[in-house]
Amino acid sequence: MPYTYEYPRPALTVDCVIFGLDESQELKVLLIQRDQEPFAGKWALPGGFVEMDEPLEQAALRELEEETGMREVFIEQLYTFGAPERDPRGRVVSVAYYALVNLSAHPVQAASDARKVAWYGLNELPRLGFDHRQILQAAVDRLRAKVRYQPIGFELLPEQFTLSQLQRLYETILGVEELNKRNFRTRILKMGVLEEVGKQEGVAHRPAKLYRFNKEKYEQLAREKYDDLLRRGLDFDI
Amino acid sequence: MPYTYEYPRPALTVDCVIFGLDESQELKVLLIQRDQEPFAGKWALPGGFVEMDEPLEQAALRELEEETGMREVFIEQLYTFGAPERDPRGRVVSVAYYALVNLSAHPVQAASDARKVAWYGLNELPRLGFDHRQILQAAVDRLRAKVRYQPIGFELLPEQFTLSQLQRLYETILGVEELNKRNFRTRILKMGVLEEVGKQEGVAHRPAKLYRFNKEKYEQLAREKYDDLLRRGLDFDI
DNA sequence: TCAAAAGTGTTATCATTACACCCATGG
DNA sequence: CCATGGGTGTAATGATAACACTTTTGA
Repeated sequence: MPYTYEYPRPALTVDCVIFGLDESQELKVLLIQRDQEPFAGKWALPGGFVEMDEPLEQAALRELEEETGMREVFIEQLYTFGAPERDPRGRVVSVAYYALVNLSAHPVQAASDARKVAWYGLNELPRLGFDHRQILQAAVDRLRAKVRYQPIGFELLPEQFTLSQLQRLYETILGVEELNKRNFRTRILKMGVLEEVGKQEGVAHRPAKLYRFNKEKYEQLAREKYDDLLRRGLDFDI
Repeated sequence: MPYTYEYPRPALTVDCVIFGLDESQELKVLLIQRDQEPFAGKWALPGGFVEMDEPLEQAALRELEEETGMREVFIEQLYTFGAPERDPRGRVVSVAYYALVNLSAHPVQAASDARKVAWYGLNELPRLGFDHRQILQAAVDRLRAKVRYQPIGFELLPEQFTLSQLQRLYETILGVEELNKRNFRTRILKMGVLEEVGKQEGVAHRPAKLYRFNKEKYEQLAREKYDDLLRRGLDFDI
C-alpha cells in the first residue's frame, strides 16, 4: 500500500537517550543491539519511525516502552538531527529525546522482540551506529547544563534518598571529582525543596536522614522567584 | 513527478523566529503575510519545506535569506513542533529556528516575491496562522533564558555600542522596568569581555564610551571557567 | 547655565568557600 | 572500641544590592 507525494519527503524518526543510575550510583545509558541493516550487530539508541497521527513525544514514549517496558518517565525533547548523510538508507530526520529513569522503580525488562538491550556507562560505550554518538553527547551536555539550574536530577533517584546519594548523583552527572560536602548540603537545604521523611535503618554507620523532593514547593518557589530573576538581570555565568 | 514510499511520511518544514532591535531599541519579530491557503491573508513566521539534500539549519538560513535578504546572522535551533493537527493540510512537522539580527547592519529588503513583510513589537502582534503564536512564545522564552547566561544579546546590537544601549537591550529582552545602572555596569565590565573602542560624538550630553564585544576573550574565559563551573556544582537558580 | 545622559564611590548585607571537627551505628 | 559514613561550626572572602553623587557635552 504505497504512499505518493508531489514532492519528496524525508523519513521522520525519534531516538531516545535513556539515562539511569545503577546500584552503584553510576550514570548509564540504555542501548540496543541492532538486528537489521544498516549497522546490524552494532549498538544504537532506541528509536523508530513516527506514526502518521502520533505526536512526537508520544512516539518517543512508545519507543521507550517498547524497548524497556518503562512508562511515566521524565522525557524532554533534545534536538533534531537532520544531516543529509546521517542514515545510509536515505534522508532520515530524527527528533531526539532524552529520558531520565529511576532504575529501582523501573527494572529493565527484555525488549518484546528479544533484541539485546544493555546499560552502558558513559566511559565504556561501544561504537554506535548512525550519528548516535553525537546525539548521546548532546544529551550528556544538556543533562549537565540542565541539572545545574533545574531539579531534574531527582528523576534518577528513588523517591526517598539521602543527601550523600544526591551529592554522588551530582558528582556523577557533572563528571567531577567531589563536591564539598558541607557546602553542598547547606546549599541544597537552603533552597527549601527537600522534605525530611525518615532515617536509614540497618547500616553499619550513623544512619542518614532520608529526604524527598517536594515538587509543589519547588514550583511555588520558582514562581515567586521568577520576578526576582528578571529584575536581577544577567548572570552570564562564564 | 510523484514520489512514492512504502509508509506514509509527514511533510517537513522549517520556521524562523527572527528577532531584531529597531532604532528605538524595541525588540521586534519579523512576520510575513501569507498569500496562499491555508491562512491566506494572515500573518505567519517565515518558513518553508526542507529540500531533500539540505541540512536543516541551511534550510532555515535559506528561508531567512529569501524573505529578508539577510545573511550571516546568528541562528539556533529552537524546538521541533509536530502536533498532528498543527497544519490543516495534513501532517506537517516543523523544525523551528530563531535568529538574532542586527538591524543596522541588515536593513530589511522586500521579499523577492513581493509578499508583505513587517516587523512587529512583541506587544502588538497580529493573530498568527498555524501554531506560530506558540512557536514565537517558545522563542521569546528561550531568548530570555539564554541571554542571562550566554552573550548572545550582542548579536542584536551594532558592532559598537554604549553601556546604556546594552542595558536597554537587556531590559527589553527581559521585559523588565529598569536594571540598576551602577550594578549592571560593574558586573558586565568585571566579566572582562568588553573592549573600549572610542566615544560617542555630537550628542547633547556627556558622550558615552563605545564598546565592542570581544568574542575571543569570551571564549577563552568560558574555557577557563568551565572547570570551575563544574567544581562549584549546582546553582538551581530558583 | 541648563537639560540630559554618562559615569563613579561607598556601604551594608548576603552568599560562597574552605577546613576541621563531632556523631551514631553495626560489627 | 573501631571503622564507616553522616552531619555540623565557623571565619575569611567575595559578590550583590541600594542609593546618591559627580562629570561632560550641546544647545
